[in-house]
Amino acid sequence: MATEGPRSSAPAWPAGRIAAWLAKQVELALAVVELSPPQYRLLGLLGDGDALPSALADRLAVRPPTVTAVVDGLVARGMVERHPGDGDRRRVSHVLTPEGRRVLADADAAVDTRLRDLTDCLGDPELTLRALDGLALWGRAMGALHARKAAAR
Amino acid sequence: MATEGPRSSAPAWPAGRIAAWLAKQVELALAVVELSPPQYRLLGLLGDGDALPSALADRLAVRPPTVTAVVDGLVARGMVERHPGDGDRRRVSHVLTPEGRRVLADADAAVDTRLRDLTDCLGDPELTLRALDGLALWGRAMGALHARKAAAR
DNA sequence: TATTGTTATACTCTATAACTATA
DNA sequence: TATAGTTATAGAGTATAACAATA
Repeated sequence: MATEGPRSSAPAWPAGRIAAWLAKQVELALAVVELSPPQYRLLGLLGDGDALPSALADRLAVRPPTVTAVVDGLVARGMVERHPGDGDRRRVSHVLTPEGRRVLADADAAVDTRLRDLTDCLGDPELTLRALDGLALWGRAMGALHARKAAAR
Repeated sequence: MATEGPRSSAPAWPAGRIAAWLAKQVELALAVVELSPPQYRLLGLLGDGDALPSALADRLAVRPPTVTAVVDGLVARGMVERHPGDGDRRRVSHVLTPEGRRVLADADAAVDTRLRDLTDCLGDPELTLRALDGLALWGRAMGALHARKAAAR
């Protein structure tokens, strides 16, 4: 790899358009496992342990009623269960069912596969690695942003 | 840059979850200019010259009625105009108005700004460059995929 | 008869506003 | 009175099926 060379060819499109297009690719991959992006994001958070609607709304960057609506759909499909909170009885806890965990894993695999197929279009394993490395860095940025917001609280 | 070093730290999340989260960030940035991701994708294609609904549906990976619905909204807001096709009178041509071109530019800027803010969370210009380089590569993959599909036709 | 695009209809995600239950 | 979550309602994006107009 030429460390001093240009990072990549001229950016034919603004970063936003690329990200918006990538979002559609994810959506198409999720359709294969019959999951919408909001459902996938919610299952992912539950898989990581979050549970309270207010926390979910904050992490998902949506309003509380939206959490209710998305959870309704997942409950109806047996992927999530609502449980009454222990202490404060206004609160509701959400848990992933085994079915929900299975679908989440299927979704991860489906999207990963599609993204691999896309990087294969680059026709160069070196470029594939750089694309995946870049995506992982966006994940790190996500983690850093979350940590920063948690600290500000 | 250490060319032999690990590409990045351990991928805490599957690639799909990162991409899905990134999609939400784009959505939030677009909300500032009161545009939805589908509207942004459509404006972007029109800015690049596409015009026929059938071609738009193909490029956007949606069904024809969806194109009609999204264009309806953009026409109502004065960003796009429909014109009768020249030869085949079943066809309809779409053009970006000056207002549409302005909003598209605003959207590009808004998303770019937000993405920059995110990479700044990485706290290292080197990592920021690698993240943006990676995103540009996904754009190249998009171009390669499109070219492949066009060739298969 | 085949094709292009739209209309009709339904479902999900999203929001704001109003409501219920609890604290 | 304040807070957690849901219900009510509305608008956008999406799909399938049916339709109109044109070829």
